[in-house]
Amino acid sequence: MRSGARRVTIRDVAHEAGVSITTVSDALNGRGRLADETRDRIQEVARRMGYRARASARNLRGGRTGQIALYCSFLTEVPGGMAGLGYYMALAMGAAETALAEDIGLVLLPTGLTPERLAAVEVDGLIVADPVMGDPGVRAVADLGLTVVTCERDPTPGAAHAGCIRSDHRAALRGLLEHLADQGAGRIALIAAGDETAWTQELGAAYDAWCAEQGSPRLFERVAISPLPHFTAAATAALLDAPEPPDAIVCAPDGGAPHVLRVLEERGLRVPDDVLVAAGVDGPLMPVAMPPVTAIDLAPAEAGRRAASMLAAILRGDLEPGIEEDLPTRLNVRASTTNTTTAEVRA
Amino acid sequence: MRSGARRVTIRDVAHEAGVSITTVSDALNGRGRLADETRDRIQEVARRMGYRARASARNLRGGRTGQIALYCSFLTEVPGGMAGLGYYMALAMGAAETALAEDIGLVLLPTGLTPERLAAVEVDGLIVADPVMGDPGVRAVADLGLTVVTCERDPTPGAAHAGCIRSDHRAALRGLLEHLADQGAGRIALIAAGDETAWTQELGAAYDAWCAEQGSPRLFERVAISPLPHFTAAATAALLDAPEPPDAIVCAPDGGAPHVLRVLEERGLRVPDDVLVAAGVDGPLMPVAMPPVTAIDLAPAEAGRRAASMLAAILRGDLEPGIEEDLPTRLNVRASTTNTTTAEVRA
DNA sequence: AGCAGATGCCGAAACGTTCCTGCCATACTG
DNA sequence: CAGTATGGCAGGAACGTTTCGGCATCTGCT
Repeated sequence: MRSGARRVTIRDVAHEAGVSITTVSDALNGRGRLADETRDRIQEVARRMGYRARASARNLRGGRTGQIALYCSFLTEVPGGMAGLGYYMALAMGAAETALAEDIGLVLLPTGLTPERLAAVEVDGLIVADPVMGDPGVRAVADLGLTVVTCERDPTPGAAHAGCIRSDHRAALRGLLEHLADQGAGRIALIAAGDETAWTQELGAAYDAWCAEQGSPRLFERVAISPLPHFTAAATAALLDAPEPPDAIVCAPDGGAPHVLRVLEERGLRVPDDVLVAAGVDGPLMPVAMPPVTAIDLAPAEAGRRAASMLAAILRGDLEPGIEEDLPTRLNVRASTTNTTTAEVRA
Repeated sequence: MRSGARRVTIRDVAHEAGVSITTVSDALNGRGRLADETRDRIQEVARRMGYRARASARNLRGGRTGQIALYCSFLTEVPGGMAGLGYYMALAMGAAETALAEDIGLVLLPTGLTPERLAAVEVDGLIVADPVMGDPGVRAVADLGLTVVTCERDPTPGAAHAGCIRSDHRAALRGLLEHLADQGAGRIALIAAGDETAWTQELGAAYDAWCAEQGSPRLFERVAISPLPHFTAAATAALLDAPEPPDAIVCAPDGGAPHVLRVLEERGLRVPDDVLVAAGVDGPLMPVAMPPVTAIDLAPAEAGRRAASMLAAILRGDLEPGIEEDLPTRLNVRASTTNTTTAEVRA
C-alpha cells in the first residue's frame, strides 16, 4: 500500500532531467525540435521514474476524453437483452484488448439506453455492434458529431459513419449452401431474423439469389429474435409441416440451432441422416450440441479488435473517415451436415 | 451535425445567470452557502443551457478518473478465454448500467492482462469478477491502493478488499441436492472445477458436508476448466464406469452440463429416467438443452449492478470499506431432474 | 454606536498537460 | 562582417473545474 507516494508528474521528470516541462512533453510526444541526445535522455529518465501522463490532464487540454464506447445496437431489440451474449462478449473483449493497447479505455454501454443518455456519454468515438435500422441512439450520437465505427454496415437509409468492419455474408451463406448441396440437399430452408440489420438483409438476399439460380424452392421463415426458443421451434414446425418439407435447415440467429434440433428429435427425424442442420453464428453451443452443428464462424473477437483499431486510427487522424474493412468468416463443418466424419473440418 | 457548437462551460452558465463561476459550481454541487432562490435559479439556467460538467476537468481537479474497471479474473485462467462468456457479459451489462446511472464509466479490461498493464489502467476502482486464488493482477492493483469490490470472495490468503458481493453457494448446492434427493436420487455425483475460486471451494465443502451428513457416497470429480468439453466428458465417463455409478450428476462449470448429457445419450442412458442431471450455473444453454437442465441461477446481472453500486458508494465515501452483501440465488427446476412435469418451476 | 456572528457571494489558485511563441546561440550567406 | 536562417530549448497561457479563503452586507445584541 504505497498509496501515499504522490504520483510522479511531468514537472518531477523535468526537474530530475534538468530541463523544462515543455522539453519533457516534446521529448515524450515526439514533437518540437530537440537534440536526439536530449530526447533519449529524457525518455530514459521518464521510464526510470515510472512517469505516465495523467489522462485527465491530457484530455482536458486536448479536448478529448481518451475513451471510446461500445454499443450493442442489436441487443437493445431484445427485451430481456440477453440473446447472442457470447458473441458480443467476444467482440467486447477483442475491442477492449486493442483499445487498451492504444491507451484508450473501452467503456461498455448497457442495453436499453435512451438516446439522450447515450448522447451524454463522454467519449471520443463509438463502436456500434450490429446497428439496427433506424436505431435512435445511433442517430443521436451521429448527429452529435461523434466518430462512429460500426461492425456490419448500418442499414439505416442515409446513414454514413466514419468506418465499418464488415464481412461478406452473401459469400459466407453461399458457401454454406454449396456445402449443403454437396452433401445432397436439394430443398434447403432458411430461418432468419427480420431484416433490421445488414447481416440479416444480406442473408436473405443471398438466399433468394441462390434459390433463383438453382431453381430450388424458397423455404424462408422470418422469426422474431425474442423469445427465440419459441419462434424458432414454431418456424421449424411450420417448415416441416409444409407439403414438401426441407431436407436441410439453416438457422441463422445466434443460439437458435439447438431449438431446431429439438423439434427434429421430437418428430423422430435424425440429423444428419434425414435432415441437415446448420447455424448462421458459431458459438460455444454449436460444438457441444447433439450432434455438433455446422456453423459460420463470424470471428467476433477479431471484429472487435479491428473496429477498435480502426476507430483509434481515425481519431488519431491516421486514417481518413469513410472506410470499410473486410473481415473473412469461416465455415466450421461439423457432424450435423456430414455423415462421413464427425471431426471438425476447416473449409 | 452541430459539432461546430462549442460545448457550454460553467463560465457560460455563470455569465448567463449573472453570477460567478464559484457560485454556479456551488449551486450545482450542493456546496457553499447560497440563498435557495439563487441556487434554484442557477440550476434552472444550467438545465436550460444543457450544461454538463466536463469530466476531464472535474477529474483533473479532484484527482479522480471517474472510471471504474471490470476485470474477469476467472476468464484469464482459460487459455482461449472463452468460458462462461454469457455469465460475464450479463454481469458486465448490469455493472455498466448502474455505473452509468452514477455518471461513472465502466471500462472493460480484456483477459490476459499483465499485472503491470493492469496497474497502469487509470481508474478509481475495480470490480473483480470471480477472483482466482493468487491472481497477480488483483494483487497488483490492491497494492496500488485501488478500491476493489469483488463478486465472490477472494480466496487468496490474506486478501482483504473494500467490498464483496457474494452468494451462499453452500445453501444453494444444498438446496439442489435436497431437490435431487426428493426426486429419489441416492448417489449424487458432483463435477466441479478446481478450487481456485470461492465459488468452487464452497461447492466442494457443501458437497462433502452433505455426503457426510447423509452417509451417501462421495462421487466427486474435479475437472480443468479448459478444454471444458473434453474434461467434462471424461469426468462423466469416469463416474459411469465406477463400480457403483451415480443416479444423479451435478455439473458445476458454466456450460458443462450439455457434455454430460451427450455422454449419457451415447451410453443409452435416459434423462431424467435413468440419471438426473443438474447444472451449477444457469444460462441460455440450459433451457434449450435436451432435456432442459435444472440449474442454479446465479443472477449475474444483479451481481454486476450491486457491485457497481457498492463500489460507487465506497468511492463517494457513503459506505465504509470492508462490507459484504448477500445476493440470493434461485434454483430453476427443469425436466432433467423431474418427470412429473416439464414446465419450469421456481423453488 | 460598536461589535460579533451569520449570510451570500466572489477571486484566484490549483490540478497536469499541450502547444504557441519567443529567446539565444550557432551556422550559413553574400 | 552584418544579416539571416535554423536548431535547441524555455515561458506561459489555456483547457474547465473545484475549493479555500476573503470581502461585503445584514442582523441582533450590548
